[in-house]
Amino acid sequence: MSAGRRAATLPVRFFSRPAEIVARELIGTIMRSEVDGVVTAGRIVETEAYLGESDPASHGYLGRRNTRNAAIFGPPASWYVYLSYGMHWCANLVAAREGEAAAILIRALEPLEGIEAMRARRGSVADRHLCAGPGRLCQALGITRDLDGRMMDGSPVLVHAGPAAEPSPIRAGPRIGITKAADWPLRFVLAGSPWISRP
DNA sequence: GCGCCGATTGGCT
DNA sequence: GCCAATCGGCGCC
Repeated sequence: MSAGRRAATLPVRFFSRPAEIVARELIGTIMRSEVDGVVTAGRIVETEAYLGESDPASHGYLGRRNTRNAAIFGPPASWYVYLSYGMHWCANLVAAREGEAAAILIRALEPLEGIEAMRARRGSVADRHLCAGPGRLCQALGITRDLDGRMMDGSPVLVHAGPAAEPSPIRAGPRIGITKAADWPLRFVLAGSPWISRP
């Protein structure tokens, strides 16, 4: 029918695997938002895996549920969005199996589309900082609690495969900004990318 | 009910 | 490099 073809959203089975695998393979994929009629998109260059009830840093550690973290216990390929430090939204994709509390925090994007809209939402910051951090990218893409608990497919924010050739290597390192089990090598970055939140 | 802490960020020393 | 902003959850009185 139409000449244009939208890239296929990553399927549920992609997310139905261990969170550290999903976190690594999300590097290089494209995150696309359409909020208030505005399209913004970027390449995922930094992620962090949280492994579930047995991971002291997971919001679902020991299976403890509350109002804020309910969505992390949801099905794979659904969003878990929470308010950090009372100010910043942070977006995760739920992975593994429903009830496990495993999720991938999206930590940085390379801006690709809707950059003017990102600038308008972010205020006067250097382009380098438009999406360099979990709170920053949510602001740039217009992500708020509205996304929390929704299945990715059919929601305003989707992730789809990036360009076929991805020559740049992916590096793993310690997680950032946490105090418990921070040294677990569950942060993944696109090596050499200038768009990551921290070197 | 009260105080402390956190998967952060931006401004100031 | 240090620190305040700001709010929900949790431990404790």
